[in-house]
Amino acid sequence: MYEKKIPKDFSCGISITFEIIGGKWKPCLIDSINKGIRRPSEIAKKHPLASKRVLSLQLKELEAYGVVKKVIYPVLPPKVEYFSTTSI
Amino acid sequence: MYEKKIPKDFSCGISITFEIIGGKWKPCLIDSINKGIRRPSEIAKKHPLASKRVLSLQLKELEAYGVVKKVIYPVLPPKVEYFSTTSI
DNA sequence: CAGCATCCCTAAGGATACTG
DNA sequence: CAGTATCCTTAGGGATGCTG
Repeated sequence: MYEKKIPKDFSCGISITFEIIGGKWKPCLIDSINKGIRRPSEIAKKHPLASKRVLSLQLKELEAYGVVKKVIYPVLPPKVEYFSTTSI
Repeated sequence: MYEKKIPKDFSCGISITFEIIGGKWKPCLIDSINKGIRRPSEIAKKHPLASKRVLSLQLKELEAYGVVKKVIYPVLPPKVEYFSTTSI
């Protein structure tokens, strides 16, 4: 039992917005990146309460939806930067 | 163990918006009420996949934050209507 | 009709350790 | 430094039945 998983309802536009930028840390991540905090270590420092793993996951979702762009520099130690795809 | 519950971060304004209108059905409820679907039974009919209990809970939260106003008519059988507090 | 009480499940999120 | 793997917790949400 309990096999029924009610699908999300996207009949209302706001729900789609929530799908894209909803999540415990996503709004804050968007905000931080917009303010020029680009590197994962800096982002983690700005959100000391969030675990690295979750920040990573949420950044990945933002990237998947095209909200942010991820730039990987082929250097050692690794360097990554996230950029907003939107100019405000 | 696992006593640590990381509190929600409201340092970013969007997070506050999510607190108010976030939730699986809240955006759709706001939309429906705005469109004139006011009575719980009608709302339930419009969202056949959602359970009465959850719709009730989410309406209560919307009411608590002042997003909708609840009007109870002292009649039998009971009659209730929800109104948007915002005119668009 | 509207709402609550009860019970229960799932998935988002959290802790930790490890890799290149 | 950045990311992944593993395991675990918890609160949001779902099913059902009862009340006035």
